[in-house]
Amino acid sequence: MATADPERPGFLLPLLLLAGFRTLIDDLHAELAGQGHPDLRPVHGFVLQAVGVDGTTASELGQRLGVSKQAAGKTVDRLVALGYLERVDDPADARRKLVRMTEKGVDGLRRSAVLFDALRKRWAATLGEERVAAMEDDLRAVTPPNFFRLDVPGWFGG
Amino acid sequence: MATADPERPGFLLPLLLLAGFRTLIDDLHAELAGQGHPDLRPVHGFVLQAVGVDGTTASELGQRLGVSKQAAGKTVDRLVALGYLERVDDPADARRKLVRMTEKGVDGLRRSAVLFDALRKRWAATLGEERVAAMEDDLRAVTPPNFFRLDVPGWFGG
DNA sequence: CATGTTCGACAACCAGGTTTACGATTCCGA
DNA sequence: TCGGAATCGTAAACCTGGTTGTCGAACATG
Repeated sequence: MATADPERPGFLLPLLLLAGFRTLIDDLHAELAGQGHPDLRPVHGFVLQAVGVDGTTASELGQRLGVSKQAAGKTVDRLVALGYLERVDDPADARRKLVRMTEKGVDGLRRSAVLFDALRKRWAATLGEERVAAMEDDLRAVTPPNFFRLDVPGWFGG
Repeated sequence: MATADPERPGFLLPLLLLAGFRTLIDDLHAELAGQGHPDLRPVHGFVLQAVGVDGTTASELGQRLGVSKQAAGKTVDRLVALGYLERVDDPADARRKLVRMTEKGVDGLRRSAVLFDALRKRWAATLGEERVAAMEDDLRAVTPPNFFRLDVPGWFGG
């Protein structure tokens, strides 16, 4: 029950946010490993999500994820080695190399979307749908709108 | 406003949890850097918190943080180099080396506690105290109780 | 006293991030 | 049109934080 206690210390909130996040992510990847994707790490789901169905470039990916283009490029390297992404030359610009999901990448992203949805339903079964929805609304209200570059195309696109 | 929408996709929740956490942590360290602690990284606060006022050992610290004793030892090395922690021999057991906070470490931890509290009040001013308290209650309800080893002494002790 | 366990340390390695640099390509304005 | 500026991908060097494996020193116990 929510009690308005002014004595609640502030450090509980970040700790619980991190614990909630990691609980969700760890549960997801435990199930994902049993569905043919044992190599998918937590960060990879966000990367695949940011690549999107239309593909992107390493520089643009870095902007979406809020990291340097070099860091994005190295993560793309690993996901290419794992078979989740592929690089193709851009016929319109010889400097650019399009990063696209492979079939395996699409499969992994689709499965994680299904699992995330199931995990959210589990939270909703415990807390009630209204409480989960309220938590999402509240978190959205206190999060900078451009945090994960949710405004740029690619996120959840498709 | 919280609307009970069964069509809300599950992947929004982890993204918002992570964004909320990072928003809080980034805000904290931006202010902490201006108060004489520019070298404190996000993970350091949790380590100092886990060391506690009574001190601990590298092995025990690893258990509290859920990482290997080697990883805990390396992090202690860095915090010793930064002046936040110190190692002293345990007179009762020549194998053990007690890890204790220095004055600088106590100062950093005290300041972050004050800042976290202020940040929580900022959230409460935006959302209302009841909503923040409800979020904490809900997150606690869906988080494994031993996640950060909150049960062991050291966390928030003192 | 011999054996097993624990502690701290070291080495090697991996993932993910940074800054700096650079060649190749494209864009754009004088 | 052409030359400088900007962009793209890549590489190198480095840092942080994590892993596993090993090992000597120091306890604990039969």
